[in-house]
Parts: sequence; C-alpha cells; structure tokens
Amino acid sequence: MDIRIRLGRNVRALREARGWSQEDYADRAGIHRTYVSDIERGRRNPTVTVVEKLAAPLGVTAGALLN
Amino acid sequence: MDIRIRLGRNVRALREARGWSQEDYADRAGIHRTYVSDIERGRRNPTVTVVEKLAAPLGVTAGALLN
DNA sequence: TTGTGACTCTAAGTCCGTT
DNA sequence: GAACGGACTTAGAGTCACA
Repeated sequence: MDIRIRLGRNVRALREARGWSQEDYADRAGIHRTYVSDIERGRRNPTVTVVEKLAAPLGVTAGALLN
Repeated sequence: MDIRIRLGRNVRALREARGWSQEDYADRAGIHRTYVSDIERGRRNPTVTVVEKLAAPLGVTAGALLN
C-alpha cells in the first residue's frame, strides 16, 4: 500500500483519538490547515521534517507514522 | 537531533553492514548515487516516497529509517 | 569509491477562497 | 468542521562533470 495513504490514515486516526479538529492539530504541529487535510487524504508527499512536525503533538515518533 | 541526520546515519550503517557501495545501493534502490551520498550526510530533506525507496533494498520499514 | 557545486524541472508547502 | 480549488513562492527530485 502507498506510504502516503498509510501516513494519512495514521495521522487521522491519532488526531481523531485526541478529539482535535484538523485546524487544532495543524496549529499544534505548526503546519497549514489545508496541508493537513491533503496529507490525511494521501494527496501529498511530505518531507521527513514535516513528518516529524506531524508526530510531535501526537506524542509518537516520526517513524511510527509511516508504518 | 535532526531527523535528516538520523536518517542519514541509519541508511549508511545499514548499507555498510551489507557491504554495498553507495553506487550498488543506489542501483538497488532506484535512486541516483549522488543523491544517496547527500542523504547519508544529512544534506537533503527527502519525501516519504524516497524514504520508502531507501528502505526496500535494506529489508527494513520506512519508519525504521527515521528512528 | 565518495563528496560537491551547479543546474533544470517538478512538487512541497502556504494562503486565499468556496462548497 | 472538512473537502476542494487556484495561484503563488520555495525547496526537493533528479542529474552531471569534476574533484
């Protein structure tokens, strides 16, 4: 399965588990709201530094988001 | 520590453990030799699809390269 | 065998909005 | 709240000659 789809599913599941909206989460991660939306739907191919930003507020490692 | 540095160290360690040159490895991963060189030294900020390409010939998950 | 600067071209990443 | 679109600037993808 495409790694972008896996990343998106992982991010969405963890975000929703915390009860955050995309905008809440985007602010915490320091990433734009629309970009988070695209990533969750597997439409973007983010860099490793963005994966790290995505992981931080979720309290997981960057690697965990890719598996 | 910078995630790009961690990625580079992980890639280099696993590649050398297999006794491959950068060029051998680059061919197996379907990536240019000089690009591998840059990644191992933390000079690039690759996307998740590149991380997946890097992981495949090493027999590890993409996530494992980031931790 | 690996490192480096320079290069072109494409996509990352942001920001505006509407549905 | 989230999906989606367009337009925009910056940075990554990918390659090369050479050290």
